[in-house]
Amino acid sequence: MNRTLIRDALTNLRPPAEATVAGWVRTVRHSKGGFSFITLNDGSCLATLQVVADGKLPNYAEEIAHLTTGSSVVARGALVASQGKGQAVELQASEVRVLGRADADSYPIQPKHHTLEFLRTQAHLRPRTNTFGAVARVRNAVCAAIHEFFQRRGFLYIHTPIITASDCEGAGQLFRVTTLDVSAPPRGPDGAVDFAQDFFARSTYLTVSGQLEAETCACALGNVYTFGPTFRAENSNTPRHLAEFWMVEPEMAFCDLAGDADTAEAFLKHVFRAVLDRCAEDMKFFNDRIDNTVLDTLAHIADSEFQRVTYSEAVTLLEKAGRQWEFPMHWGRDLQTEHERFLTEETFRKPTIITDYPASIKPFYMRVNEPDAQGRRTVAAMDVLVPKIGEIIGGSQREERLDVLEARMAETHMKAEDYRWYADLRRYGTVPHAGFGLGLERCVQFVTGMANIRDVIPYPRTPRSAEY
RNA sequence: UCCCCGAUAGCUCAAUCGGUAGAGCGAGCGGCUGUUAACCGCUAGGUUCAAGGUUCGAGUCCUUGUCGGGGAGCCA
Repeated sequence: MNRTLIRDALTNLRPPAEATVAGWVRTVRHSKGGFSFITLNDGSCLATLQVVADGKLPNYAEEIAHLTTGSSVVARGALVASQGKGQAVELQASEVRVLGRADADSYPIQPKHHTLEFLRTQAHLRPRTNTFGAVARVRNAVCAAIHEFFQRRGFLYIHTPIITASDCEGAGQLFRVTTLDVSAPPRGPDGAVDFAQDFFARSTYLTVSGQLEAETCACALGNVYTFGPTFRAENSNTPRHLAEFWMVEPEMAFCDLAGDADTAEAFLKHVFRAVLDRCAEDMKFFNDRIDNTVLDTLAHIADSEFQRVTYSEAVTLLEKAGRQWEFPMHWGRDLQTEHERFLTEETFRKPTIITDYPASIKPFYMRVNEPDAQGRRTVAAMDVLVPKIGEIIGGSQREERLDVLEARMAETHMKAEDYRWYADLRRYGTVPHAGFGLGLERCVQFVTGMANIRDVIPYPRTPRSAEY
Protein backbone atom coordinates (compact mmCIF):
# COMPACT_ATOMS: atom_id res chain seq x y z
CA MET A 1 0.00 0.00 0.00
CA ASN A 2 1.32 3.40 -0.93
CA ARG A 3 0.51 5.30 2.25
CA THR A 4 1.73 8.46 3.90
CA LEU A 5 3.00 8.14 7.45
CA ILE A 6 1.05 10.37 9.80
CA ARG A 7 4.36 11.84 10.96
CA ASP A 8 5.01 13.02 7.40
CA ALA A 9 1.43 14.17 6.87
CA LEU A 10 1.70 16.38 9.95
CA THR A 11 5.19 17.77 9.37
CA ASN A 12 6.18 17.52 5.71
CA LEU A 13 3.04 17.87 3.64
CA ARG A 14 1.75 21.32 2.96
CA PRO A 15 -2.02 21.45 2.48
CA PRO A 16 -3.86 21.04 0.28
CA ALA A 17 -2.36 17.68 -0.59
CA GLU A 18 -3.75 14.26 -1.43
CA ALA A 19 -2.81 11.55 1.03
CA THR A 20 -3.66 8.00 2.00
CA VAL A 21 -3.09 7.18 5.67
CA ALA A 22 -3.59 3.95 7.57
CA GLY A 23 -3.67 3.28 11.28
CA TRP A 24 -5.68 2.42 14.35
CA VAL A 25 -8.58 4.42 15.73
CA ARG A 26 -7.94 6.12 19.07
CA THR A 27 -11.34 7.79 19.46
CA VAL A 28 -14.35 8.49 17.29
CA ARG A 29 -16.73 11.40 17.76
CA HIS A 30 -19.88 11.19 15.72
CA SER A 31 -21.89 14.20 14.70
CA LYS A 32 -25.55 13.72 13.93
CA GLY A 33 -25.02 16.76 11.77
CA GLY A 34 -23.79 14.21 9.27
CA PHE A 35 -20.12 13.39 9.74
CA SER A 36 -17.61 11.84 12.14
CA PHE A 37 -14.20 12.74 13.52
CA ILE A 38 -11.82 9.79 13.57
CA THR A 39 -8.62 10.24 15.54
CA LEU A 40 -6.01 8.02 13.91
CA ASN A 41 -2.58 6.89 15.11
CA ASP A 42 -0.17 4.80 13.03
CA GLY A 43 2.81 4.59 15.39
CA SER A 44 5.01 6.78 13.20
CA CYS A 45 4.79 9.51 15.82
CA LEU A 46 3.03 10.34 19.05
CA ALA A 47 0.56 12.71 17.43
CA THR A 48 -2.68 11.61 15.85
CA LEU A 49 -4.30 12.71 12.62
CA GLN A 50 -7.93 13.79 12.65
CA VAL A 51 -9.84 12.24 9.78
CA VAL A 52 -13.15 13.90 8.93
CA ALA A 53 -15.58 11.37 7.45
CA ASP A 54 -18.58 12.86 5.72
CA GLY A 55 -21.98 11.25 6.08
CA LYS A 56 -22.27 11.04 2.31
CA LEU A 57 -19.56 8.36 2.15
CA PRO A 58 -21.17 5.14 0.85
CA ASN A 59 -20.20 3.09 3.94
CA TYR A 60 -21.01 5.83 6.45
CA ALA A 61 -24.18 4.47 8.04
CA GLU A 62 -23.09 0.86 7.89
CA GLU A 63 -19.45 1.10 9.00
CA ILE A 64 -18.19 4.53 10.00
CA ALA A 65 -21.11 5.35 12.29
CA HIS A 66 -20.27 2.24 14.32
CA LEU A 67 -16.49 2.58 14.26
CA THR A 68 -14.84 1.72 17.56
CA THR A 69 -11.56 2.41 19.36
CA GLY A 70 -8.84 0.03 18.20
CA SER A 71 -10.25 -0.60 14.72
CA SER A 72 -7.87 -0.45 11.77
CA VAL A 73 -8.67 2.03 9.03
CA VAL A 74 -7.34 3.25 5.69
CA ALA A 75 -8.37 6.78 4.79
CA ARG A 76 -7.79 8.61 1.54
CA GLY A 77 -8.49 12.27 1.00
CA ALA A 78 -7.24 15.81 1.05
CA LEU A 79 -5.02 17.13 3.78
CA VAL A 80 -6.48 20.54 4.62
CA ALA A 81 -6.15 23.24 7.24
CA SER A 82 -8.39 22.31 10.17
CA GLN A 83 -11.44 24.37 11.10
CA GLY A 84 -11.15 23.08 14.66
CA LYS A 85 -8.80 24.20 17.40
CA GLY A 86 -6.95 21.03 18.40
CA GLN A 87 -4.91 20.52 15.26
CA ALA A 88 -3.39 22.48 12.40
CA VAL A 89 -4.33 20.04 9.65
CA GLU A 90 -6.80 17.23 9.15
CA LEU A 91 -7.73 14.76 6.45
CA GLN A 92 -10.98 15.43 4.63
CA ALA A 93 -11.71 11.84 3.66
CA SER A 94 -13.03 10.87 0.25
CA GLU A 95 -12.78 7.20 1.25
CA VAL A 96 -12.61 5.45 4.61
CA ARG A 97 -12.02 1.71 4.51
CA VAL A 98 -12.40 -0.31 7.72
CA LEU A 99 -9.91 -3.17 7.59
CA GLY A 100 -10.58 -4.75 10.97
CA ARG A 101 -13.12 -3.94 13.64
CA ALA A 102 -12.30 -4.04 17.36
CA ASP A 103 -15.18 -5.15 19.55
CA ALA A 104 -15.72 -2.33 22.01
CA ASP A 105 -16.93 -4.66 24.75
CA SER A 106 -13.81 -6.76 24.83
CA TYR A 107 -11.02 -4.50 23.51
CA PRO A 108 -8.89 -3.86 26.60
CA ILE A 109 -7.36 -0.51 25.61
CA GLN A 110 -10.11 1.98 26.36
CA PRO A 111 -9.87 5.70 25.62
CA LYS A 112 -9.05 6.44 29.25
CA HIS A 113 -6.17 6.26 31.69
CA HIS A 114 -4.75 2.79 32.36
CA THR A 115 -2.15 1.91 34.93
CA LEU A 116 1.21 0.64 33.72
CA GLU A 117 0.60 -2.48 35.80
CA PHE A 118 -2.61 -3.24 33.90
CA LEU A 119 -0.95 -2.61 30.55
CA ARG A 120 1.77 -5.09 31.49
CA THR A 121 -0.95 -7.75 31.45
CA GLN A 122 -1.81 -6.63 27.90
CA ALA A 123 1.71 -6.76 26.49
CA HIS A 124 0.49 -7.57 22.98
CA LEU A 125 -1.73 -4.47 22.77
CA ARG A 126 0.13 -1.93 24.87
CA PRO A 127 2.28 -0.68 21.93
CA ARG A 128 -0.94 1.02 20.77
CA THR A 129 -0.85 3.40 23.74
CA ASN A 130 0.92 6.75 23.79
CA THR A 131 3.43 5.72 26.44
CA PHE A 132 4.51 2.44 24.89
CA GLY A 133 4.60 3.88 21.40
CA ALA A 134 6.90 6.60 22.67
CA VAL A 135 9.08 4.06 24.49
CA ALA A 136 9.40 2.00 21.31
CA ARG A 137 10.46 5.00 19.25
CA VAL A 138 12.97 6.21 21.83
CA ARG A 139 14.37 2.71 22.28
CA ASN A 140 14.86 2.55 18.51
CA ALA A 141 16.60 5.94 18.51
CA VAL A 142 18.89 4.81 21.34
CA CYS A 143 19.85 1.66 19.42
CA ALA A 144 20.49 3.61 16.22
CA ALA A 145 22.65 6.10 18.14
CA ILE A 146 24.63 3.26 19.70
CA HIS A 147 25.52 1.79 16.33
CA GLU A 148 26.19 5.25 14.94
CA PHE A 149 28.64 6.10 17.75
CA PHE A 150 30.72 2.98 17.26
CA GLN A 151 30.51 2.89 13.48
CA ARG A 152 31.73 6.48 13.23
CA ARG A 153 34.71 5.55 15.37
CA GLY A 154 35.61 2.53 13.30
CA PHE A 155 34.48 -0.17 15.72
CA LEU A 156 33.49 -3.48 14.12
CA TYR A 157 30.09 -4.83 15.05
CA ILE A 158 30.69 -8.48 15.92
CA HIS A 159 28.34 -11.24 16.98
CA THR A 160 29.23 -13.32 19.98
CA PRO A 161 27.40 -16.60 20.65
CA ILE A 162 24.05 -16.76 22.43
CA ILE A 163 24.70 -20.36 23.47
CA THR A 164 27.93 -20.69 25.33
CA ALA A 165 29.89 -23.15 27.41
CA SER A 166 31.67 -20.52 29.48
CA ASP A 167 29.94 -18.75 32.33
CA CYS A 168 31.99 -15.52 32.45
CA GLU A 169 32.81 -16.22 36.09
CA GLY A 170 30.85 -14.24 38.60
CA ALA A 171 28.29 -12.82 36.22
CA GLY A 172 25.31 -14.56 37.74
CA GLN A 173 23.14 -17.65 37.48
CA LEU A 174 22.78 -19.33 34.11
CA PHE A 175 19.92 -20.69 32.05
CA ARG A 176 20.82 -24.18 30.94
CA VAL A 177 20.35 -25.07 27.26
CA THR A 178 19.60 -28.73 26.67
CA THR A 179 17.75 -31.11 24.38
CA LEU A 180 17.81 -33.92 26.93
CA ASP A 181 14.49 -35.31 28.12
CA VAL A 182 14.17 -33.51 31.43
CA SER A 183 11.81 -36.15 32.77
CA ALA A 184 14.29 -38.96 32.13
CA PRO A 185 17.81 -37.66 31.44
CA PRO A 186 20.66 -40.10 30.77
CA ARG A 187 22.77 -40.68 33.87
CA GLY A 188 26.37 -41.72 34.40
CA PRO A 189 27.59 -44.39 36.79
CA ASP A 190 27.60 -41.86 39.66
CA GLY A 191 23.94 -41.03 39.08
CA ALA A 192 24.67 -37.52 37.81
CA VAL A 193 23.07 -36.36 34.54
CA ASP A 194 25.39 -37.28 31.65
CA PHE A 195 25.65 -34.11 29.61
CA ALA A 196 28.15 -35.82 27.29
CA GLN A 197 24.98 -37.17 25.65
CA ASP A 198 23.46 -33.70 25.29
CA PHE A 199 23.22 -31.87 21.94
CA PHE A 200 26.62 -30.20 22.25
CA ALA A 201 28.15 -33.16 24.13
CA ARG A 202 28.65 -30.90 27.12
CA SER A 203 26.82 -28.49 29.40
CA THR A 204 25.74 -25.31 27.64
CA TYR A 205 24.01 -22.14 28.75
CA LEU A 206 22.50 -18.92 27.47
CA THR A 207 25.17 -16.24 27.52
CA VAL A 208 25.49 -13.86 30.46
CA SER A 209 27.97 -11.68 28.58
CA GLY A 210 29.79 -11.61 25.27
CA GLN A 211 32.81 -10.01 26.85
CA LEU A 212 35.29 -12.89 26.79
CA GLU A 213 34.55 -13.67 23.16
CA ALA A 214 34.62 -9.95 22.29
CA GLU A 215 38.11 -9.79 23.81
CA THR A 216 39.30 -12.44 21.37
CA CYS A 217 38.05 -10.34 18.45
CA ALA A 218 39.47 -7.09 19.86
CA CYS A 219 42.85 -8.80 20.18
CA ALA A 220 42.86 -9.25 16.42
CA LEU A 221 40.66 -6.53 14.97
CA GLY A 222 41.32 -3.61 17.30
CA ASN A 223 38.06 -2.01 18.37
CA VAL A 224 34.88 -4.08 18.34
CA TYR A 225 31.47 -4.11 19.95
CA THR A 226 28.72 -6.60 20.54
CA PHE A 227 25.07 -5.68 20.92
CA GLY A 228 22.73 -8.50 21.66
CA PRO A 229 20.51 -10.33 24.13
CA THR A 230 21.88 -11.47 27.47
CA PHE A 231 20.37 -13.81 30.02
CA ARG A 232 20.57 -14.00 33.80
CA ALA A 233 18.69 -16.60 35.82
CA GLU A 234 18.97 -14.54 39.00
CA ASN A 235 15.86 -14.41 41.13
CA SER A 236 15.92 -10.63 41.04
CA ASN A 237 12.58 -8.93 41.61
CA THR A 238 13.26 -5.24 41.16
CA PRO A 239 12.30 -2.44 38.75
CA ARG A 240 15.86 -2.54 37.37
CA HIS A 241 16.37 -6.24 36.52
CA LEU A 242 15.31 -8.53 33.69
CA ALA A 243 16.10 -12.18 33.05
CA GLU A 244 16.51 -11.33 29.34
CA PHE A 245 17.97 -7.97 28.44
CA TRP A 246 20.09 -6.35 25.74
CA MET A 247 23.67 -5.38 26.34
CA VAL A 248 26.18 -3.28 24.42
CA GLU A 249 29.76 -4.38 25.00
CA PRO A 250 32.60 -2.51 23.30
CA GLU A 251 36.09 -3.94 23.62
CA MET A 252 39.15 -1.91 22.68
CA ALA A 253 42.70 -3.09 22.06
CA PHE A 254 45.61 -0.85 23.11
CA CYS A 255 43.35 0.88 25.61
CA ASP A 256 43.65 1.46 29.36
CA LEU A 257 41.07 2.29 32.03
CA ALA A 258 41.22 6.05 31.42
CA GLY A 259 40.55 5.48 27.72
CA ASP A 260 37.73 3.13 28.63
CA ALA A 261 36.12 5.79 30.85
CA ASP A 262 36.59 8.45 28.16
CA THR A 263 34.81 6.26 25.64
CA ALA A 264 31.98 5.45 28.05
CA GLU A 265 31.39 9.13 28.75
CA ALA A 266 31.49 10.18 25.10
CA PHE A 267 29.22 7.25 24.27
CA LEU A 268 26.50 8.15 26.78
CA LYS A 269 26.61 11.80 25.78
CA HIS A 270 26.22 10.89 22.13
CA VAL A 271 23.22 8.70 22.85
CA PHE A 272 21.52 11.30 25.06
CA ARG A 273 22.12 14.09 22.58
CA ALA A 274 20.80 11.98 19.70
CA VAL A 275 17.59 11.21 21.57
CA LEU A 276 17.06 14.87 22.48
CA ASP A 277 17.62 15.89 18.86
CA ARG A 278 15.57 13.20 17.15
CA CYS A 279 12.77 12.34 19.59
CA ALA A 280 11.69 15.81 20.66
CA GLU A 281 7.97 15.02 20.56
CA ASP A 282 8.27 11.77 22.51
CA MET A 283 10.71 13.27 25.01
CA LYS A 284 8.32 16.15 25.68
CA PHE A 285 5.64 13.54 26.37
CA PHE A 286 7.88 11.77 28.90
CA ASN A 287 8.75 15.07 30.51
CA ASP A 288 5.07 16.08 30.73
CA ARG A 289 3.55 12.76 31.75
CA ILE A 290 6.19 10.46 33.24
CA ASP A 291 9.04 12.40 34.85
CA ASN A 292 9.29 16.19 34.65
CA THR A 293 13.06 16.15 35.13
CA VAL A 294 14.18 14.07 32.13
CA LEU A 295 14.65 16.90 29.63
CA ASP A 296 16.69 19.06 31.99
CA THR A 297 18.70 16.11 33.20
CA LEU A 298 19.60 14.85 29.74
CA ALA A 299 20.47 18.30 28.41
CA HIS A 300 22.63 18.94 31.48
CA ILE A 301 24.46 15.64 31.16
CA ALA A 302 25.05 15.96 27.44
CA ASP A 303 26.88 19.23 28.10
CA SER A 304 28.81 18.57 31.32
CA GLU A 305 31.76 16.49 32.46
CA PHE A 306 31.08 13.28 34.30
CA GLN A 307 32.47 13.14 37.82
CA ARG A 308 35.36 10.72 38.29
CA VAL A 309 36.51 9.38 41.64
CA THR A 310 38.41 6.33 42.78
CA TYR A 311 36.76 3.80 45.01
CA SER A 312 39.13 4.81 47.82
CA GLU A 313 38.16 8.48 47.47
CA ALA A 314 34.50 7.50 47.43
CA VAL A 315 34.89 5.53 50.66
CA THR A 316 36.50 8.54 52.34
CA LEU A 317 33.63 10.76 51.16
CA LEU A 318 31.08 8.31 52.52
CA GLU A 319 32.86 8.00 55.85
CA LYS A 320 32.97 11.78 56.17
CA ALA A 321 29.37 12.28 55.04
CA GLY A 322 28.16 12.35 58.64
CA ARG A 323 25.33 9.97 57.87
CA GLN A 324 23.92 6.94 59.52
CA TRP A 325 24.31 4.29 56.80
CA GLU A 326 22.29 1.13 56.89
CA PHE A 327 25.46 -0.58 55.73
CA PRO A 328 28.41 1.23 57.33
CA MET A 329 31.13 1.71 54.75
CA HIS A 330 34.76 0.80 55.10
CA TRP A 331 37.49 0.06 52.60
CA GLY A 332 37.11 -3.42 51.12
CA ARG A 333 33.34 -3.61 51.13
CA ASP A 334 31.33 -3.16 47.98
CA LEU A 335 29.32 0.03 47.59
CA GLN A 336 25.66 -0.45 48.47
CA THR A 337 22.75 1.15 46.65
CA GLU A 338 22.41 3.82 49.34
CA HIS A 339 26.07 4.78 48.86
CA GLU A 340 25.88 4.91 45.08
CA ARG A 341 22.73 7.02 45.20
CA PHE A 342 24.28 9.40 47.71
CA LEU A 343 27.30 9.94 45.50
CA THR A 344 25.53 10.40 42.18
CA GLU A 345 22.34 12.11 43.43
CA GLU A 346 23.56 14.24 46.34
CA THR A 347 27.32 14.67 46.36
CA PHE A 348 27.96 15.20 42.65
CA ARG A 349 24.45 15.45 41.18
CA LYS A 350 25.59 14.01 37.85
CA PRO A 351 26.84 10.80 36.28
CA THR A 352 29.74 9.51 38.31
CA ILE A 353 32.49 7.13 37.28
CA ILE A 354 33.99 5.19 40.17
CA THR A 355 37.27 3.44 39.43
CA ASP A 356 39.84 1.14 41.00
CA TYR A 357 37.81 -1.15 43.24
CA PRO A 358 39.36 -3.63 45.70
CA ALA A 359 40.53 -6.73 43.85
CA SER A 360 38.74 -8.96 46.34
CA ILE A 361 35.25 -7.88 45.21
CA LYS A 362 35.83 -7.97 41.45
CA PRO A 363 36.16 -10.80 38.90
CA PHE A 364 39.38 -12.47 37.76
CA TYR A 365 39.70 -10.80 34.37
CA MET A 366 40.12 -7.23 35.66
CA ARG A 367 43.66 -5.85 35.56
CA VAL A 368 45.46 -5.75 38.90
CA ASN A 369 46.83 -2.31 39.81
CA GLU A 370 50.09 -1.57 41.64
CA PRO A 371 49.40 -1.65 45.40
CA ASP A 372 48.58 1.83 46.76
CA ALA A 373 50.49 3.69 49.50
CA GLN A 374 48.78 1.60 52.16
CA GLY A 375 49.60 -1.58 50.25
CA ARG A 376 45.96 -2.20 49.29
CA ARG A 377 45.34 -4.17 46.10
CA THR A 378 42.86 -2.78 43.58
CA VAL A 379 41.85 -3.58 40.01
CA ALA A 380 41.32 -1.27 37.03
CA ALA A 381 37.52 -1.45 37.17
CA MET A 382 34.95 1.25 36.61
CA ASP A 383 31.24 1.66 37.22
CA VAL A 384 29.27 4.52 35.67
CA LEU A 385 26.46 5.54 38.02
CA VAL A 386 23.53 7.76 37.06
CA PRO A 387 20.87 9.27 39.30
CA LYS A 388 17.84 7.04 40.02
CA ILE A 389 19.01 4.04 37.99
CA GLY A 390 22.37 3.46 39.67
CA GLU A 391 24.85 1.40 37.70
CA ILE A 392 24.27 1.85 33.98
CA ILE A 393 27.73 0.77 32.79
CA GLY A 394 30.29 -1.60 34.27
CA GLY A 395 33.71 -2.02 32.72
CA SER A 396 37.41 -2.57 33.24
CA GLN A 397 40.82 -2.78 31.78
CA ARG A 398 41.45 -6.49 31.28
CA GLU A 399 44.38 -8.36 32.78
CA GLU A 400 46.81 -8.83 29.89
CA ARG A 401 49.63 -10.48 31.88
CA LEU A 402 49.43 -14.26 31.71
CA ASP A 403 51.07 -14.94 35.08
CA VAL A 404 48.85 -12.46 36.91
CA LEU A 405 45.72 -13.78 35.18
CA GLU A 406 46.57 -17.37 36.07
CA ALA A 407 47.25 -16.42 39.67
CA ARG A 408 43.86 -14.68 39.89
CA MET A 409 42.10 -17.68 38.40
CA ALA A 410 43.79 -19.95 40.90
CA GLU A 411 42.75 -17.64 43.76
CA THR A 412 39.11 -18.03 42.80
CA HIS A 413 39.38 -21.81 42.22
CA MET A 414 38.60 -21.62 38.52
CA LYS A 415 39.41 -24.51 36.22
CA ALA A 416 42.27 -23.27 34.04
CA GLU A 417 41.51 -25.75 31.25
CA ASP A 418 38.05 -24.22 30.71
CA TYR A 419 39.68 -20.87 29.94
CA ARG A 420 42.67 -22.04 27.93
CA TRP A 421 41.43 -20.16 24.87
CA TYR A 422 41.03 -17.01 26.96
CA ALA A 423 44.55 -17.35 28.40
CA ASP A 424 45.90 -17.88 24.88
CA LEU A 425 45.23 -14.20 24.17
CA ARG A 426 47.87 -13.47 26.81
CA ARG A 427 50.12 -16.26 25.64
CA TYR A 428 50.33 -15.05 22.04
CA GLY A 429 50.80 -11.37 21.28
CA THR A 430 49.09 -9.95 24.37
CA VAL A 431 48.08 -6.27 24.43
CA PRO A 432 46.51 -3.96 26.99
CA HIS A 433 42.78 -3.80 26.31
CA ALA A 434 39.63 -2.60 27.98
CA GLY A 435 35.88 -2.55 27.55
CA PHE A 436 32.54 -2.05 29.22
CA GLY A 437 28.95 -3.21 29.20
CA LEU A 438 25.86 -1.00 28.95
CA GLY A 439 22.46 -2.33 29.89
CA LEU A 440 20.24 -1.10 27.05
CA GLU A 441 17.03 -1.18 29.10
CA ARG A 442 18.59 0.80 31.93
CA CYS A 443 19.72 3.36 29.40
CA VAL A 444 16.20 3.60 27.97
CA GLN A 445 14.84 3.85 31.50
CA PHE A 446 17.16 6.70 32.30
CA VAL A 447 16.36 8.54 29.09
CA THR A 448 12.57 8.19 29.31
CA GLY A 449 12.14 8.36 33.08
CA MET A 450 10.15 5.13 33.02
CA ALA A 451 10.32 3.79 36.57
CA ASN A 452 10.03 0.07 35.81
CA ILE A 453 12.36 -1.76 33.44
CA ARG A 454 9.45 -4.02 32.45
CA ASP A 455 7.98 -1.05 30.59
CA VAL A 456 10.95 -0.32 28.32
CA ILE A 457 11.10 -3.71 26.55
CA PRO A 458 8.09 -5.07 24.62
CA TYR A 459 8.06 -8.50 26.24
CA PRO A 460 9.79 -8.44 29.62
CA ARG A 461 11.10 -11.70 31.07
CA THR A 462 11.29 -11.78 34.84
CA PRO A 463 11.06 -14.57 37.43
CA ARG A 464 7.73 -16.43 37.05
CA SER A 465 6.74 -14.22 34.13
CA ALA A 466 6.94 -15.15 30.44
CA GLU A 467 3.28 -15.27 29.48
CA TYR A 468 3.59 -13.85 25.99
C1' U B 1 15.49 -14.93 48.35
C1' C B 2 14.29 -11.34 52.62
C1' C B 3 11.17 -7.03 54.52
C1' C B 4 6.76 -3.95 53.80
C1' C B 5 2.03 -2.82 51.04
C1' G B 6 -1.98 -4.40 48.03
C1' A B 7 -5.98 -7.64 45.29
C1' U B 8 -13.88 -5.22 45.26
C1' A B 9 -17.88 -4.18 38.06
C1' G B 10 -14.13 -4.28 31.63
C1' C B 11 -10.65 -0.13 33.87
C1' U B 12 -9.59 3.41 38.21
C1' C B 13 -11.27 3.39 42.96
C1' A B 14 -14.99 3.84 47.47
C1' A B 15 -17.67 0.91 51.25
C1' U B 16 -17.68 4.13 59.01
C1' C B 17 -17.41 -0.29 64.82
C1' G B 18 -17.95 -6.94 61.43
C1' G B 19 -24.54 -5.82 59.56
C1' U B 20 -25.97 -8.08 53.37
C1' A B 21 -21.66 -3.70 47.48
C1' G B 22 -21.34 2.07 45.29
C1' A B 23 -19.20 6.01 42.07
C1' G B 24 -16.42 7.78 37.87
C1' C B 25 -14.70 6.19 33.29
C1' G B 26 -15.71 2.45 29.57
C1' A B 27 -19.97 -0.36 27.10
C1' G B 28 -25.35 -0.45 25.02
C1' C B 29 -29.57 2.77 23.85
C1' G B 30 -31.50 7.82 23.27
C1' G B 31 -30.53 13.27 22.91
C1' C B 32 -27.19 17.21 21.33
C1' U B 33 -22.92 19.10 18.99
C1' G B 34 -16.82 21.38 13.68
C1' U B 35 -16.02 17.71 17.66
C1' U B 36 -11.08 17.45 20.75
C1' A B 37 -10.07 11.45 26.52
C1' A B 38 -16.83 16.19 24.07
C1' C B 39 -21.44 16.92 26.72
C1' C B 40 -26.69 15.37 28.91
C1' G B 41 -30.18 11.22 30.18
C1' C B 42 -31.37 6.00 30.76
C1' U B 43 -29.80 0.73 31.00
C1' A B 44 -26.88 -3.49 31.80
C1' G B 45 -22.76 -5.10 34.44
C1' G B 46 -20.25 -8.45 41.07
C1' U B 47 -18.51 -16.27 43.25
C1' U B 48 -15.34 -8.83 46.67
C1' C B 49 -7.98 -13.36 44.14
C1' A B 50 -8.20 -18.79 46.12
C1' A B 51 -8.76 -22.36 50.06
C1' G B 52 -9.59 -22.92 55.07
C1' G B 53 -10.95 -20.67 59.98
C1' U B 54 -13.51 -17.27 63.82
C1' U B 55 -18.68 -15.32 64.12
C1' C B 56 -25.76 -15.18 64.49
C1' G B 57 -23.48 -12.53 60.43
C1' A B 58 -17.02 -11.50 56.88
C1' G B 59 -15.34 -7.16 51.23
C1' U B 60 -13.87 -6.00 56.41
C1' C B 61 -10.80 -10.29 61.51
C1' C B 62 -7.13 -14.86 61.52
C1' U B 63 -4.06 -18.75 58.69
C1' U B 64 -1.98 -20.54 54.18
C1' G B 65 -1.31 -19.94 49.09
C1' U B 66 -1.34 -17.21 44.26
C1' C B 67 -0.61 -12.77 41.73
C1' G B 68 0.86 -7.49 41.62
C1' G B 69 3.68 -3.16 43.59
C1' G B 70 7.72 -0.80 46.58
C1' G B 71 12.43 -1.49 49.25
C1' A B 72 16.95 -4.73 49.91
C1' G B 73 20.47 -8.32 48.02
C1' C B 74 22.67 -9.78 43.09
C1' C B 75 23.95 -6.96 38.87
C1' A B 76 23.63 -4.28 33.49
